[in-house]
Amino acid sequence: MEPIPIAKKTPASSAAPIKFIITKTVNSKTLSPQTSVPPVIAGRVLTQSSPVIPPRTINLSEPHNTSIQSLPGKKIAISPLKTPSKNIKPVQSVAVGGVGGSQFKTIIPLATQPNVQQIQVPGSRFHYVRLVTATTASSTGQPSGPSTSSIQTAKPMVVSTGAVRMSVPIVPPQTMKQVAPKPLTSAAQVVTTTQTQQRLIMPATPLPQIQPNFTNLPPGTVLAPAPGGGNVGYAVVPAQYVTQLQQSPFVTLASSSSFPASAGIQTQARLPLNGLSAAETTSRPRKPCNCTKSQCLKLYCDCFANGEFCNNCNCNNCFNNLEHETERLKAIKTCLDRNPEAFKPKIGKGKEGEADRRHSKGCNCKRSGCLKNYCECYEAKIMCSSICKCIGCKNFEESPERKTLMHLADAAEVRVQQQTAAKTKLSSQISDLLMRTTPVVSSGGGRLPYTFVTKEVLEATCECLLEQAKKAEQTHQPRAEAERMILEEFGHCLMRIISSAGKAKADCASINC
DNA sequence: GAGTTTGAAACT
DNA sequence: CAGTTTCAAACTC
Repeated sequence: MEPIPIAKKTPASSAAPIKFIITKTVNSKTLSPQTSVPPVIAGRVLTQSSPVIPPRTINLSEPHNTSIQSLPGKKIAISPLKTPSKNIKPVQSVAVGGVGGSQFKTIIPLATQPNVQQIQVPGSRFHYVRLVTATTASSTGQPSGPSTSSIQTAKPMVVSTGAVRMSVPIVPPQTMKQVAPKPLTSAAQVVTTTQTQQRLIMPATPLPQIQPNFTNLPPGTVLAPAPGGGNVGYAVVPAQYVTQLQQSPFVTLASSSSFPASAGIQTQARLPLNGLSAAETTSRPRKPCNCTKSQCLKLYCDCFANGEFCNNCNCNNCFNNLEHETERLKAIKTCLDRNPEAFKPKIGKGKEGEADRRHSKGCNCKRSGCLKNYCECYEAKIMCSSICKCIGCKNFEESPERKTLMHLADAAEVRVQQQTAAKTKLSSQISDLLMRTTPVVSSGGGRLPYTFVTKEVLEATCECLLEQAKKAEQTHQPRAEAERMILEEFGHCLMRIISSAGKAKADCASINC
């Protein structure tokens, strides 16, 4: 189709260039393509950090800079990427956006049912969506499909996080509330017109794939279906919402059998987050907060600032959870009123070098020399830049203090690696020893009886090791030397055990026991 | 673990 | 916008 300019184009936000698409087809039979559902996308755009932009609905029948593609199957994955075709997958998963400097938006197809509610699963850093069957899908006066009423009962979805599968309840529509697992802009509240429920809905029919110029649409934009063009709309979602899905290992949101036609929602992206590689983010789960006075509803709280619910935190009087949704939304709005970019990653790319990362606002350190984790630049392992207003900054490339710190850090890292390797080796040797001492006496083999590693032997060994530690301490040996002494003693102990076992075996053989 | 320091966020 | 206060994390002892 010939590209058509979008009439209501607004400048794109500076959202992070991390995008991917989650799509899910649910109950595609419930609506016929001819059903003329009003272009009301009664869902809430999942957004975390988009600037305050008035919510808008764009009718796809309007002139657009769009290209329509047809894809087989019922799944939709639209990714406004540099190479979109490579990321459109007619499978039930995810289209992973590329990483680059351009502004990408994540498009989540919207239809009229079922409802989707954001949820956060305890123990997970993911934000999931909860599919809610809509018994009021025809509240706009449109005839409901024959199967609309057939899905009356809320059914759980199975959430799989790696090897663990959790059941996520799907609440009945009457209990459905808006949930904001990610901070929302005011623009994120998609305007509902005639429908009472706000719903973010997955495509319900095998529809033409629409590939508008999403990159230029502001977060919060809702693309409503054109009349006769099917019952699907699209919501533009800032990348930050999606990035949270990437912070944990591979996860599958698989629907239960109650949604036979539905697809799983999967995240399998490994994309940078906040300047860190995905590997870094996945390997370092967020630290629990310890907020006491902010109710975790201010940016002091890292969880809140990251757009996450508190989970396994040590906070007191926490309101950053589903139970305090209203307060949380209000707090989000307050933060965004104060700073529309409050929830955007602070570490972005610098203007000059593509590889350069820098703090979006710069730090204001006065006493730390920007060489302690008080400094947000240093904490993010980046140099201070010209936009920093720090005093006495030592966090620059040529800084000798910084180099010294880096060397120390490197040395410490090497040390840790060495210790880890030593432990691994020791563990391997112990395993090997135990393997060799498995009870095979009766078979006449050469192995030693493991019964020689008795509790008493273990205790004696520990005493020897402790004694060695004391000795090292008394002689003020450096830690490395102390460790060496202890390990050496451990080796001696092992040798004695082996030797004793060997003798015992020989004795045993001599008396035919 | 308690107390101190620090700088971002919030407030005035 | 600048100065001050609040807050929670980082750090020190």
